[in-house]
Amino acid sequence: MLEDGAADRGDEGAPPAPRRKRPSSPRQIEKNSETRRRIVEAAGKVVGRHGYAGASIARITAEAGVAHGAFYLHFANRQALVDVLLPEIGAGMLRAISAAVRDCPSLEEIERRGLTANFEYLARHPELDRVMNEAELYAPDSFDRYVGMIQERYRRSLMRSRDRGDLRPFSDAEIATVAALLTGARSYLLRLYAREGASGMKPLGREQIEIYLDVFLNGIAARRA
Amino acid sequence: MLEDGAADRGDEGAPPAPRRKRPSSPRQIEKNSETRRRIVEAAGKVVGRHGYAGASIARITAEAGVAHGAFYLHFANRQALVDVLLPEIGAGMLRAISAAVRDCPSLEEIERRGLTANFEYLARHPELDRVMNEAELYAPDSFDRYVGMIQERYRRSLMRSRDRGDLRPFSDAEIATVAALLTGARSYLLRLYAREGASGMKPLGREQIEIYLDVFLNGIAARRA
Amino acid sequence: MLEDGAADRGDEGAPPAPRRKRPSSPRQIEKNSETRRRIVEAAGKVVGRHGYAGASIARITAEAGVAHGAFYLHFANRQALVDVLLPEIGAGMLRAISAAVRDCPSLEEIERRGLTANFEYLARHPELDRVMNEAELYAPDSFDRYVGMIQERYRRSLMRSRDRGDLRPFSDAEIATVAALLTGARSYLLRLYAREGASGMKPLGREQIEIYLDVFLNGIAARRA
Amino acid sequence: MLEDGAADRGDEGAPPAPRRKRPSSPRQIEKNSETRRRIVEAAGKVVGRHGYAGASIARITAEAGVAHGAFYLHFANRQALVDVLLPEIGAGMLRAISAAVRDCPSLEEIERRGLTANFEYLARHPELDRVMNEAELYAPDSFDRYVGMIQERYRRSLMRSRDRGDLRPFSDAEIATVAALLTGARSYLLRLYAREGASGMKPLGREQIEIYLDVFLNGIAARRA
DNA sequence: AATGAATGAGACTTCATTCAT
DNA sequence: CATGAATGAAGTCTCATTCAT
Repeated sequence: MLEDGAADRGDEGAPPAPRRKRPSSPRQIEKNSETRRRIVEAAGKVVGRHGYAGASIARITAEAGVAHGAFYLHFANRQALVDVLLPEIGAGMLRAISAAVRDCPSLEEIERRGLTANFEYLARHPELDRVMNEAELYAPDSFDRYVGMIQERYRRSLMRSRDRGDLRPFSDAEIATVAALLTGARSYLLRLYAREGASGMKPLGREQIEIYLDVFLNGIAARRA
Repeated sequence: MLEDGAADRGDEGAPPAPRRKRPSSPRQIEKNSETRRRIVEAAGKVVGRHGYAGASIARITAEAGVAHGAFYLHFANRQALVDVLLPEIGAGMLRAISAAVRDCPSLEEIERRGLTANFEYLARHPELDRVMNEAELYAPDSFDRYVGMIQERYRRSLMRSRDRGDLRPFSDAEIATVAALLTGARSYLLRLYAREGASGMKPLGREQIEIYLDVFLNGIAARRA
Repeated sequence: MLEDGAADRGDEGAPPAPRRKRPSSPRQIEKNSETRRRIVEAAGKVVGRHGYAGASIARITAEAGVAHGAFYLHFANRQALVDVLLPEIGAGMLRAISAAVRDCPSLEEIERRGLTANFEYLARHPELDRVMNEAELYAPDSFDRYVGMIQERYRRSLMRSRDRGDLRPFSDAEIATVAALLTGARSYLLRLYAREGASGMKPLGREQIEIYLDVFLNGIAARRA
Repeated sequence: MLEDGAADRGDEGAPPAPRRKRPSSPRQIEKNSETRRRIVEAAGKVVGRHGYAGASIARITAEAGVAHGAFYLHFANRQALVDVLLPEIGAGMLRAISAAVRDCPSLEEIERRGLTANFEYLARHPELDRVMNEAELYAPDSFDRYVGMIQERYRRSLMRSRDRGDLRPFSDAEIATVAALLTGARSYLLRLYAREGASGMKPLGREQIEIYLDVFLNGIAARRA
């Protein structure tokens, strides 16, 4: 299969299949059925195991324990599921990180706890690494939105830190770039450690976290008198 | 041949074609013919346009202007080409960066020139971004080797800077992690630059480079008295 | 789909799906639908016309009047059909011969009626000759099983004849070899019959059957004095 | 590969390629060059190892140590080689058997020595079994001619035996059928034993030879009273 | 809503044959 | 005569999607 749609970025993009249904009612695809939930969950597992490329409708529906055809009662096509996978599967991680850093007093503590929470969530949901990572390729829009959200939260957190006096007095525009740098370095670190063990992720080394903090904090932290 | 201007961007000096005469093995192909070169080049373009997933043999050979079957005269199978794509397409970039930072006096200047050369090379070879990025998925071994090389060069460069006194006195082990952080942040920046508008960020400009330098230098540079 | 190994990262360890079991496994197909029957029947005809080598999936499904892809709903791959062809197509002939020789009083009559029934069945199902003959090459296991069955039936029949006093008092072991000799000579005769004019022999007639019986029953050596 | 041509017996038989060449001289394909000999010999080995279906021109020429294209200087096409393989490779066996039975005094001795010589030749030329066996499928004309020759020699030998008084007084027509029966039973026996060991053919059991002789010379019917 | 057989486009790969050198 | 790169038709198999039940 040529894996068009999402995979073809700068392409002529032949529209693959015309959508047409009775406009009356039953095409407003049920958003909350139990079956739909099972399909999404199964898709997460299958992508974790075989990647998006190996996540055929057949495999997903088999994993979900529903009929092959049932898929199309809940998603317009394969890409529709792919587009929804990262947001729905990844939402929990965002919540976990938010919870971990809530009411954190200092920038340093925010970074330390956030990174740790991030890593622990990935260790408990091994499929998420692959779902996130390959999403950049197979669901670029969702990926951008997801990463954008992470960066935006970061940005706001950094602004609060700045206003609290924990951060050097960057301008608002500069803070956006700083957030991007932090996000990049962090995702790189996470990727490094997520890959190592393949199955049983080994906990991110404490040393690496400290170096990360040291490098960034001593770079961006305000020098108190 | 379907070469469309973009191909002849006076880059690789195209040595005519060394005829290899040795009794070539029937399966483990390693030839160096002009046709092979055209296939690799075409594959780069096709991956740039359609991604690895959309880079079918048919598309690649059509782009290269050779018969479908000719492909298998030069590569044992599709994966063999995929494995070779990043090293062969990406070699030029490494050379360009090396050349740019050679004989650079200071850490700051190394970073600035290296990053700039990196940008400029990507701008001149737009397909490389996608070739590199998706290689992580489609040719993980090649990707690891390639990224490993980059990181290693980085590491050695940082050690020289340290010995020169430009860098804080990190231990050797710490420097490896610092190199990883820098590589991650940098590749993230580059990615943002290559994909216009992703995450709502403007294309990378001078400001972002300066912030990158500022953040890292003030974090890792030695504080001279 | 491209799905080429590289995309499956941490897989083979985890049990991906229910191992091949009875209950409607997704891959080990054993269905009994009307379509499956049509495919097998069509395959018989196509092999009769073009041989196994010329029996492409395309030809078979066209002959069966189903879509190309439908084939793989009923057989895991081409060889799975090939393996099943002789047993399924040839079962009828075995039944016909068995019926013909049932309750036959004498060895001579068994041989005569069995051979005749054999001929007649082949004449009514012209494709079977080729299906059987080429099976030795394209489905050796099925062929061995099929021929083994024939020989075994033969052996048992000969033993009954011996016990009845119609046969010379061969040992059990000798009877196995005798069964092989008879099977060989017989299949050779049939082959000659099925292929008009091969080796310049006329189609098998009553005379040849009688000579076959005569030679085997009485031997060829002259009885001296 | 669909391997049509020879494999399609009762088919529409599209003539695959018109032969036309400068009628002057150089198309009278050289029949005696050293290269040609090497190709035929290599083809025998390759067929022995991989069967006709696996005997690609590439493999054959590689085994022969000549260029791929050289093949077509000696054979009009693949089928032309296939057609020539059995006669050229199998000629030696016919000679060996003839020599073994020459000047044999009795029918019994002829059969015994012939069968033994036959078997021994096959044991020394392991590829011949497959070349002969698959020839029925891939070069039916050559196969018929070859088997016809064997049968014809047999027929003449049997007639001499008859005239010598060793054989029952069959008519000439009957003797042809007897020759066919003997050939069939014999080839079946040989096949049985050629297959068993795969590599190191175990010598045809003396017992089997004796039973073969006994059955044919004396028949299988009990002699009443 | 659910089922699962059917469809058919499209992917990879092989190989007999040709042809410029 | 020899060489071996190039050609392109044909084959097997996969899978997103549809549809009758």
